Amino acid sequence: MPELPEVETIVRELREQVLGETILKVDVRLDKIVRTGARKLPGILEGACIEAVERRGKFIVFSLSGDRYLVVHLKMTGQFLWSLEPNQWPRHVHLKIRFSSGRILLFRDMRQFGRILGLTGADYRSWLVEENLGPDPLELPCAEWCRRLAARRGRIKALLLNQRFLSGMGNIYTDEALHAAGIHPLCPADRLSGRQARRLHQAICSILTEAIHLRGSTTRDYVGLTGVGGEYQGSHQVYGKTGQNCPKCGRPIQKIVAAGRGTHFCPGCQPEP
DNA sequence: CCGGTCACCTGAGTGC
DNA sequence: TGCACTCAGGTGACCG
Repeated sequence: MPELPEVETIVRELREQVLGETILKVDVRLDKIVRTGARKLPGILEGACIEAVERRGKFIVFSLSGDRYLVVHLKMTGQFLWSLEPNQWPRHVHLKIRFSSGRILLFRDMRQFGRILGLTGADYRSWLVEENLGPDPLELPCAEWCRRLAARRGRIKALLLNQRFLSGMGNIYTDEALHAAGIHPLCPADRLSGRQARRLHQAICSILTEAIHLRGSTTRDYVGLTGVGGEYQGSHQVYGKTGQNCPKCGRPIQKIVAAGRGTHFCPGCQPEP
């Protein structure tokens, strides 16, 4: 479910609540979600103190004392929540972490696509190298963005979704950014003019910033740590608006498949490449 | 390097 | 009501 703004929101909420907590007990209820081995996870995490929580693209990274790391990818439907009353848990809770304060953090994931890794320092650093994540869009200077873009021949939508090119963008914000910049999703990256490339950079940054401000988009099941959804869906111009009139030019929003994903765009504002 | 398809899962919505 | 079918915020493997 979550893209950069939703993951950023969750990370900020986690940071407020779990920094300084010591992990006492880890209980894995669905082994396959732990990519580094469900059996080994408690040994890596238990006894460690949470020193930092950060976002790397769409990954959540908990840095723990003793050079240990808990890495989580929420994929489509992963979420964190605080334990409710005992025996009142929702369905699909796959991991339970009990802290020294007595609170219990749950990881829940209806579709079971989410992934969890427990790593010691050397393994964490080699994992980072393997992932080879592209730059975070909010930390990428426009000039470097333009250089990276001009070196690619793929279609712009696929490129924006490629986490090794740029980390954090997903289907919603890609469609919104391309619409704001007036660029067709199938346009080859190296055919964008300098002006288009700069407009796209600006659109991505402003849309992501505003979406973070509104705690992300809730269209189905996304909720933050407190169970509250985001508000940015009210600002969507094209995503999920098939057939509705474009707010900019009035023509009906079209939906096609690009990069294997449902793709929304305005044929008036985003002309064929 | 690039694009397309499928696989991984559960559940909501739609249409008959 | 029920059933079949499509689609969903992500990504990785595999193939041409």
